[in-house]
Amino acid sequence: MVEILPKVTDSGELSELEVEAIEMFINFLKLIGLPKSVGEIYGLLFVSPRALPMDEIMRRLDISLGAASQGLKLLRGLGAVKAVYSRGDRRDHFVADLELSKFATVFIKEELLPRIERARERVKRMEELLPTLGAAERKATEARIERLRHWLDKGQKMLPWILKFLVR
Amino acid sequence: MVEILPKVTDSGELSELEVEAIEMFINFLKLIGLPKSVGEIYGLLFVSPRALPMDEIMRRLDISLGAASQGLKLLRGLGAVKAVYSRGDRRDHFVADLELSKFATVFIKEELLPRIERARERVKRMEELLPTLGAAERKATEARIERLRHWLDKGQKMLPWILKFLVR
DNA sequence: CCTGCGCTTCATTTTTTCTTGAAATGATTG
DNA sequence: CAATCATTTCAAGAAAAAATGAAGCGCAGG
Repeated sequence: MVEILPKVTDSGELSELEVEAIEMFINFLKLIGLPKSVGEIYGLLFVSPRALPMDEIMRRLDISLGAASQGLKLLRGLGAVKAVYSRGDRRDHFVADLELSKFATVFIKEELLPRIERARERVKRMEELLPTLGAAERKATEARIERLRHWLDKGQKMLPWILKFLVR
Repeated sequence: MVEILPKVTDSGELSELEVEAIEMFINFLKLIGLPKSVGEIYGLLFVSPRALPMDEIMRRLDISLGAASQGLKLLRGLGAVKAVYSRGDRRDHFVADLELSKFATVFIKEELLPRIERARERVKRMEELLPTLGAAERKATEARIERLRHWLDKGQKMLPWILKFLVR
């Protein structure tokens, strides 16, 4: 069993092209609250023409075992990365799902919508509390709460439309 | 030596209504990368029927001088808060601008659009680098970069529309 | 002018978030 | 099944972000 495994194009360095992709995804994913290591992993996989095993990801990006494992787990959870079978290799190999809309979609569904829902409850509670205010204060505050509700409505109307646009 | 803990000088309680508003804004503003103290300040001002001076904001929220000053500065910068003159009082007084769309607008204009612009440059650079790849790799990578560009286009087309919707 | 107030700034501390690496788990294979 | 390899998990450490509070600036009012 002395079969030499296909020597992978230098398993240490990153090409300039890869660096561009990685930095780009670090920036975008940071925007939706994902740590740098996750952006790195996705960026590398995005430009990689072949599936990469975790240990190669670690080596190329110079990140720890834990970061690689957790990052891949998270990305799999988002549906942004999937594991593919690699015949004759015990290791999982990972490929990026190229459907970038997933990030936006997940963000909207898991971050934005729940917050809007929670905010609605708060607005309701605030309205219940209005009678505890003096008459003058009440009037002013009532108007503000009304505006808040109006805004939540607007947001909630808008989001399904955005989702549709994204997926299309 | 058992010592009585310093009695917290609750020199300004928050009403339940205020707490609801504050927590709500902490949550939303965190989403666009603003620190907790900024959410607190805006939340308090949003439900306050009168303009508040900085020292009162500090006391009510129990935050430091620095946090209050910096938070107000930031919010003023976003156009989410403005200082109003208060006759016979040396202190500035602050009111919330109720136009909530400002947060989304600023976020899109100052975070999203610049990143998209920067990403375009990277895509361009990546295309310049394509010839450094072997033929097989090049073909696969080319397709991915194309998809990236397609996505940036989609995003950039969508955002002005969202802005219009928000402002309306 | 001087004084004291309101505010800003920023070095330091605190808190939060991310990363690391070693130990535990699971899974394949000889 | 033993042995090894791949992966997950998690406690501890490192890094990043936010909050603190004291120093200092500018200015209104005496």
